[in-house]
Amino acid sequence: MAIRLTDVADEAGVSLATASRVLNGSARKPAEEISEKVRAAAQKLGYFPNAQAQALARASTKLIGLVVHDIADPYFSSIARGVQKGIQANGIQLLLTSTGGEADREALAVRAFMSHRTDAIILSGSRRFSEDHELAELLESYQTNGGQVAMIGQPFPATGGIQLDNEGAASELAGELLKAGHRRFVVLAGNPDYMTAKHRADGFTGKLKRSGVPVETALYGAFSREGGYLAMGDYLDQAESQETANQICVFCVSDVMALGAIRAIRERGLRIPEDVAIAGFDDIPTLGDVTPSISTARLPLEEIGRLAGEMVVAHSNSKLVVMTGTPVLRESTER
Amino acid sequence: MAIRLTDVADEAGVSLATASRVLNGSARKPAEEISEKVRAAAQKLGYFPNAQAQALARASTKLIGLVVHDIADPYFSSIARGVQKGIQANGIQLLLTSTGGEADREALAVRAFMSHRTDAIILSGSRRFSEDHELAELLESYQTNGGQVAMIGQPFPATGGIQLDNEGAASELAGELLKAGHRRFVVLAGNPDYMTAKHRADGFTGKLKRSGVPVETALYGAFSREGGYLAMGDYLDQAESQETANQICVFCVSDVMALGAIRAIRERGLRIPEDVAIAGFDDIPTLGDVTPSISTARLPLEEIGRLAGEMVVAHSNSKLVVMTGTPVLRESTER
DNA sequence: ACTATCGTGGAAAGCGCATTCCCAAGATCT
DNA sequence: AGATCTTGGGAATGCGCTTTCCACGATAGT
Repeated sequence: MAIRLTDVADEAGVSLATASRVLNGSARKPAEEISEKVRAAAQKLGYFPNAQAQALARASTKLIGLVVHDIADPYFSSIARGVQKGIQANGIQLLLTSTGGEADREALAVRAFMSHRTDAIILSGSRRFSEDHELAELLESYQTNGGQVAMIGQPFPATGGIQLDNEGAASELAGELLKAGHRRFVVLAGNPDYMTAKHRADGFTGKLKRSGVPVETALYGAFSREGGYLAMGDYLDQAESQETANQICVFCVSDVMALGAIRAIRERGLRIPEDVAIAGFDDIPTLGDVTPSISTARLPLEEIGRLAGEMVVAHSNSKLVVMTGTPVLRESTER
Repeated sequence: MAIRLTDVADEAGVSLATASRVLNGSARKPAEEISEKVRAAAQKLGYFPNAQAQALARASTKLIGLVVHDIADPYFSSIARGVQKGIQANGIQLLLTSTGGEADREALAVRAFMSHRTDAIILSGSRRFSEDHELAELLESYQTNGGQVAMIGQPFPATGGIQLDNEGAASELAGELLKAGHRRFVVLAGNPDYMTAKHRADGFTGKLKRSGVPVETALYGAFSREGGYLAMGDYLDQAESQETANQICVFCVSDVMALGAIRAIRERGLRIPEDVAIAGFDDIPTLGDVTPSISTARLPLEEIGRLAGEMVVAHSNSKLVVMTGTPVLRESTER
């Protein structure tokens, strides 16, 4: 069906070896005259190297795998964009899988990437406290076989990647909120089985406790927009009956949760920030489009993705970069 | 380095052929006793099939390529998510490339996919009126070689895919806006070299013209958030001096442009919809988080992606599905 | 009882390419 | 002028797997 290198060689009247040497950067450069003939033949025939065959003959596939929870989530799509930027230009292609955050699908994705012999795997999305054992094992065997691994969030000790200082950033954010005069805090803590969610909630509540202004309520739920919406709604409905939901400041462990929470708040006719103040975490691009502007702990998501991409192409495997977030207060927490 | 099928065969004391037959769905099923031995060996050794080698030996790579303009744009990430859903379960992997909307990078991406012998290519992102010739040629040769192609938006005559009735939906939206009582219209038409932008603008202005309420101003610019922001800003600055920007209804040819425009409007202290009404196109998920809610022409983006994914796995190549948008009026155009 | 048929496992031929040898011819040196 | 390098193209091997094609024993058919 497709044109093979053999066809090009025949057309040019040279051997397969020569054709290979001129068309794909080899150490040995055939004579210019011959090279030209080969290039002409390739051009004429519309030759495309078969990446599979090349991968088989060479060691590398020029493929890297990226696994995220949900590509439609701005958090992950920002990272994905960064990764693309980090690896592009090297002629590397990106294999993408969304797992929905399920541990078994994550392992499945890694397995698939291993099958495809991707040169590297970048894992985004939070680790869980429970049963990541299989994943760790897979990645370890992947690494011993020469694969590059970078995790974004809480890298395994053995893998390296980009560690996000969730706890620190959340703590700083709490400090800023205190300075701004807030005294009554509620935390939408998401799913505490996710390390990301837990660290952020802990960082926030820890700082407050140390400051003598403990969090009044911590609410758990899904680590998603829907989760934020439901948790916030439940709280408000219950608080309303007790007339307690006034002048509170709600910290959501992610911006998407905050977005959901905002919806719940608005549906109940409450104003932001007059009635309830709210802050998120991540600073996803979407925030630029909502009013009032939302306070958050800023993570340079695209930059993080780019860095991860660059790390794996540079083969700096077990390197660990710590990325810290910076609190940014905006209208949603003004008082 | 990695475990090969040969190793498994040796371990199990059978031939390579037999091992292959039991581990990878072959028509011929070896005896249960033997199969069990092979599976045990594979399990023990931690065998992973080499997808490259399989691809070379079989015809198919179980890879499909998706090209979008920008994966961080909610429009495209919604589609990407749909595509994933459409192809998952078949053990198919997604190769993703963002092109930034540049024609040459688009062709480059397709070329790369062809090199990787993806079983199918899905093109999202708008076609241009100028020079898509190279792309068309590439895709044609890809198809004659048995590749599946689905384009989302305005499929080439030869490729099939999902055609979006941009013109019709824009026209309907105009109708609804008229019914709602709007009489002064401005169109942020984006970049008219993009077919999508032009069709939407044309559909909108055409309907208005036929109704005897012609558009007052059409503004051009980048087909992006930034473009919407700048175009809207320029218009308002100029209109302000002429005291004409009152009670107008702005139609943006995409939601992201509308988001940009809204920012420009707000920065000038104008209210939506009291001072200026605004409508977009697409109904990206982000809209669920902005206030006031934004009127738009709804396109079922995820569904569209899913459909495209299913089309290519079903090998229904040159099939053409027309997808129509439905206008939905919300707070941003109330009067 | 003897041949025709079937079921099963193994040997071997590719799939398309990179690369290591190998060898011929020209360049360089003494 | 003869010996030693150097240069550059070609034949052949292997990457890991699928898939004919064969051989062989078991079963069935008359």
